[in-house]
Amino acid sequence: MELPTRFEPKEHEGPVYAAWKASGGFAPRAPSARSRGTYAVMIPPPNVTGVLHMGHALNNTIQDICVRHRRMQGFETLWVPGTDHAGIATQAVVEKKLFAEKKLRRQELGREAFLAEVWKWKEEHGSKILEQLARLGSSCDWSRTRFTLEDGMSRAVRESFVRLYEKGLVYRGARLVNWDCVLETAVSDDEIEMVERKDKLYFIKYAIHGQPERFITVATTRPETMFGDTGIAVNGADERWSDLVGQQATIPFIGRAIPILADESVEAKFGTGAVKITPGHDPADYERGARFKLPIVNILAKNGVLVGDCGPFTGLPREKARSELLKQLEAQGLLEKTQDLVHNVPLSDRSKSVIEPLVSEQWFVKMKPLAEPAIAAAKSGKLRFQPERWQNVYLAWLENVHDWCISRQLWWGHRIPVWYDEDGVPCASRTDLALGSPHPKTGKPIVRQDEDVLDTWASSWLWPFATLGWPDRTPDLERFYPTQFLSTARDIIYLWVARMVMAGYEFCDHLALDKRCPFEVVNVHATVLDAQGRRMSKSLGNGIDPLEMIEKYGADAVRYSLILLTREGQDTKLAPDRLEQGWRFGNKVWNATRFVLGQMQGERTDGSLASAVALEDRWILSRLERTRVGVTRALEEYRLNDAATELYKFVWNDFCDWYLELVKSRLSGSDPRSAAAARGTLARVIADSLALLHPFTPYMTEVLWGALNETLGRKGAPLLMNSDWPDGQGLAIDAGAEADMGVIQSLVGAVRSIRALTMVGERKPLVAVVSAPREAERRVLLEHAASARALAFLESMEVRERAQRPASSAAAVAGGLEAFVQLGADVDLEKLKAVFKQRLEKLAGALGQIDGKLANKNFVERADPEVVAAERARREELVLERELLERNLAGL
RNA sequence: GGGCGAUUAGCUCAGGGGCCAGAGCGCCUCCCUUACAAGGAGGAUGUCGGGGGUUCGAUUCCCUCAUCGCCCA
Repeated sequence: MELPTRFEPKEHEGPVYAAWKASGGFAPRAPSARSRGTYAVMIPPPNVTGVLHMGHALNNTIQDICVRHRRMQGFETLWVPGTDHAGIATQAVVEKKLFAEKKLRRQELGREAFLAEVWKWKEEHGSKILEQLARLGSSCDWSRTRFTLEDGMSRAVRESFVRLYEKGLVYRGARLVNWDCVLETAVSDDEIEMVERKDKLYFIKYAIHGQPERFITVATTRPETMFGDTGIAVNGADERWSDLVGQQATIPFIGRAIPILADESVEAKFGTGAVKITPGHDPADYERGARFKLPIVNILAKNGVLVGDCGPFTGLPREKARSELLKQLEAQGLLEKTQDLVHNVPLSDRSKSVIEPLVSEQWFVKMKPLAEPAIAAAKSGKLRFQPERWQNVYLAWLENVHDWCISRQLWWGHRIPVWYDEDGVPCASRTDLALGSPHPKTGKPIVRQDEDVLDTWASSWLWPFATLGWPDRTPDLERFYPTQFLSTARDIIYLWVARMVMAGYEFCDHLALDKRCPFEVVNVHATVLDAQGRRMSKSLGNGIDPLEMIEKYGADAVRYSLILLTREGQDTKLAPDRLEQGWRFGNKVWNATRFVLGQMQGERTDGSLASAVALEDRWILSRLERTRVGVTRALEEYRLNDAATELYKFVWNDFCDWYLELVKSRLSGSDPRSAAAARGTLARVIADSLALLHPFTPYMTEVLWGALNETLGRKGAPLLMNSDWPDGQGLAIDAGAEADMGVIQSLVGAVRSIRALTMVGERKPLVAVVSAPREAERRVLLEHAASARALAFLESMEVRERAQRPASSAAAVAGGLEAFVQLGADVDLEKLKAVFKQRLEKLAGALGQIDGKLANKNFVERADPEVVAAERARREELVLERELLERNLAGL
């Protein structure tokens, strides 16, 4: 099979992916005697409205590498894909579209018709991101694709809700919640973002009741909430205000009287030392108000408009109300002053509008009891984070967890399975209760279902087992739960990961407690930043589109580059051109294989290593074995970057730079046995390398694997994806071969250095005399003279125990070897000398260090004897090298 | 305020109690050698952020400071 000189990803990616899919390899293989067990991974379901970004690309590359590796190792692997319904985001997208196209608001359409529109949108656009994941090469089992709002998941959600309800772990009540005035829904604590803002602190005078000339000045950043004030607090020890404690102040414009209270928690240093208490619109004030049993006054409608008794400002939106209020306060002399202030403002993740704390009736999950087993799981090591430090973040959240507000005032989502009778008595039910049917407890007719839907996370926290069929005890659930590996971004450690662990312990009660943790290892991957180190974001427009990169470089290059660039969990700055590294590497592998296959045309090998006795054969096989062991271990320990780096070095530096070059003369030489041995070795090294690389660069290795099999005449060989991970059969680490090869490499390096420094030309045949005073090195050079000659382009090479530098020759020193290369008389040796001088300087420094150590009694007596011996040996080496360098420098 | 991370070559990053401190990109010199010019050969470049400490020995471990970033309150 003839391969073109370059790999064209676009030509191959589609067909190769189709072949994988057709092979059935994405689905878990059937259990068998050879099986090493199951290996299951649940994809973090991307948002249905999402498009693939670099974070997804990295995360899914990581998962795919792990899954492909385990699959080749013989595990029954399952990678479940899917999407989440992203309540707020999806509803917003469709609302926007409806308005743009038909000028329709959802309220005008009605709930059912609107939901039909959202489903239509989902059917049309909802699989986009999954298709993008496939382009990356993800080997998910698409037949098991799940969606958090589909029937099966919905049943799981309802089951989980009813169970919690029955256990009293879910409750309804009026509480201060985070209110999004734009989307008009409550959001949980974890869906708000604190953003630092430059703002103003306003100092506002409240008149003291009954003392016309007296005022108390409070400092606030949110003056418009004053109409909800139900008290003013000062520190009791603060002399400025102590005489006012117990008195009443009146709210400007509306004149409502509120008490002035002493509260130790007030910081006298902040503002004027007096703060307003607005329990209905501030979490700290909510607590404070509760302590003093102050009433709660709500002054905000769901859309952020001021309502109730807000004087002339009633009916104004909150921003407008603030500016108008300030104007009028100033006019009346009640605005004492303003001050610049930098503080954190809560913004809604979704709408980016300022969150208003607001008391409203919502459903909550009691988190403390659920958190306990999740905390224990991490502490006992049942659940492992990688890198470990993320465990602290997980624990910190769980140990300080607040009840979770799970109701949302939206339409797109799981409708809360609660029905009310005419008295408003609720009933949670696994099956729908018909209107008019009797309430199971009260017997009175059911009059309505709860209008709200559940937070999206209230479905995705069930993901690891609901995707497998829970609450039914399906074969998949029995077989694959708990899963082995979860890879995710750090920003959803508590939003999602912690909740999944809680849910696993709470809901998988068909299993013993120690079998419920949903995964063994949680990998928290790197954040991909832009070249300046900023987060990639839509608003900054600094994102790098992975699909564009796949277009340009191919999926393999994107995958391999990302892994080479990201050390586990360490953020990485990415510029588009950095993806070239993986692309270059792919080209190298492609062409190396192309060369090997070219050698096999008509000269097939059986791939046998029986005759592979040449030094370079033994050496490359030893290096291959080391690499195989190292890469396998690194992958098993989820050190993907180490594995990728080790493969890079092996393929490029060992195989391409040395082995291929060494073997060329044998392949075209006159000894057919030697050529056959070379071909056998090449076939083996290439086959194993492709297999080891496959998880990283699946497309290209699959194509090359096919070409290799065709060349070798192996019809019907399985796809590489479904082949076995290299087992090292027939390979061994050969320290002797590695050491001997090192001698050849340093001699070749020495001669090449002379050539470059004296500008004598790379391929001009030269005559060399090598002085090798040590027997071991001399033996290697004598035995393998041909190899050294070939790579150094030497016409002849004479090896002696001691040799004098022949006239008009240059010298190179490599360890204990001296190589004298005969040159013409007019060659410029200045550069050579300069290098000698520099090396001598460095040697002097190194020797100084070593001598210092060896002269130190404490070192000799207390350091590990092996270290001392090694230092002595190194000293000898350096002394010898210095001697040779000095002698040659003087002689040149 | 608390926690975490980073600080190593011009850039992006590895490394790790003793290997003259490494890679990729960039730079300099040379080479279109039939696997690959998306390549090859050779070369230059570092007070390993500052200051203390532990140790025979610190770039590596500990403390502290500085700068930058992230998270939590």
